[in-house]
Amino acid sequence: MKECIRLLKEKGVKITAQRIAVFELLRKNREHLTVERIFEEVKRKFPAVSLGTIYAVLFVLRHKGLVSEVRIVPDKASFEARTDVHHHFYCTKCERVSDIAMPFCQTIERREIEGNIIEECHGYFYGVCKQCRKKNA
Amino acid sequence: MKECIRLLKEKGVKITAQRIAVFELLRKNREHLTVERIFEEVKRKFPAVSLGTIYAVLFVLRHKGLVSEVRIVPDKASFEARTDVHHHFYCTKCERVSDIAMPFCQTIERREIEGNIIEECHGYFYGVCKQCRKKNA
DNA sequence: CTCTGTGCAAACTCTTTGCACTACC
DNA sequence: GGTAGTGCAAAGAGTTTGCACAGAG
Repeated sequence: MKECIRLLKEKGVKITAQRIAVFELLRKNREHLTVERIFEEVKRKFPAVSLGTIYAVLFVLRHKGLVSEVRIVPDKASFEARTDVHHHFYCTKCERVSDIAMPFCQTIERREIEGNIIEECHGYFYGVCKQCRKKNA
Repeated sequence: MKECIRLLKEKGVKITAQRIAVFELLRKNREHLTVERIFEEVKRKFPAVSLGTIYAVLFVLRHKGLVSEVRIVPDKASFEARTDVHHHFYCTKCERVSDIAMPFCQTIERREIEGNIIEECHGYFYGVCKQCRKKNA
């Protein structure tokens, strides 16, 4: 909580209860939370919060580099507090998203490919996860 | 045209004028075409075609492995006839999408990461392209 | 006190769905 | 001729927008 506020202030984000709630939720949860889920969780603490506010807060946090968006399911945004470069795996059986530790090759680490500057990159992998493989075997 | 029909038949896709039109368009164009753009182009030949049909045709072609979907712009699907593994770069200045030849590292090529089977993977890179860098310099 | 953030509801965009008609095979 | 594809229109989901009120600095 204190840490959250400190980080927000550091980035020049005006402090509000809703912003703290969203940011803290993402920092405490290791998972990737959908907007819907964030909305539900925050509502438990602030029943009057609106979905529009959740989107607004996420927009600010994202643009300040405090959270990042994961769109492995194309039309359903998720967010997470991790901002280091890493990638995602989506299991088409159990529909769970997991992190992939593996980095892209070195070219990417240099933040430049074929003369283009890379500011952001996402690796999305789709398939069947370890657990689901075992079940079917 | 002949080639398109042959490929469609090979995959057991029922031949219709609309399907040929969409598939041929994607095969002739090297670019990634948005659904909207595909709709407009096909309409030039078949003014009565409906957007719903475009989506239906793309669904079939995609599931038969004849075209692939690119969702580098989250809420706007594009399609292309290439089906080999490659990745995409989106320039935030000129909003153009280009192909990235670079493969992921070998782990990916093996089609398996951390015990998970990979059936599909997309690398999406965002930044400023070569051309736009030159302009601003 | 001022200005930005919030809550609410309506609007918007992309995509999917249902149904009657059409046309491949 | 039978079954699957098409056209049309309406519905649906996720997200954005506009405005009046509330609260942070």
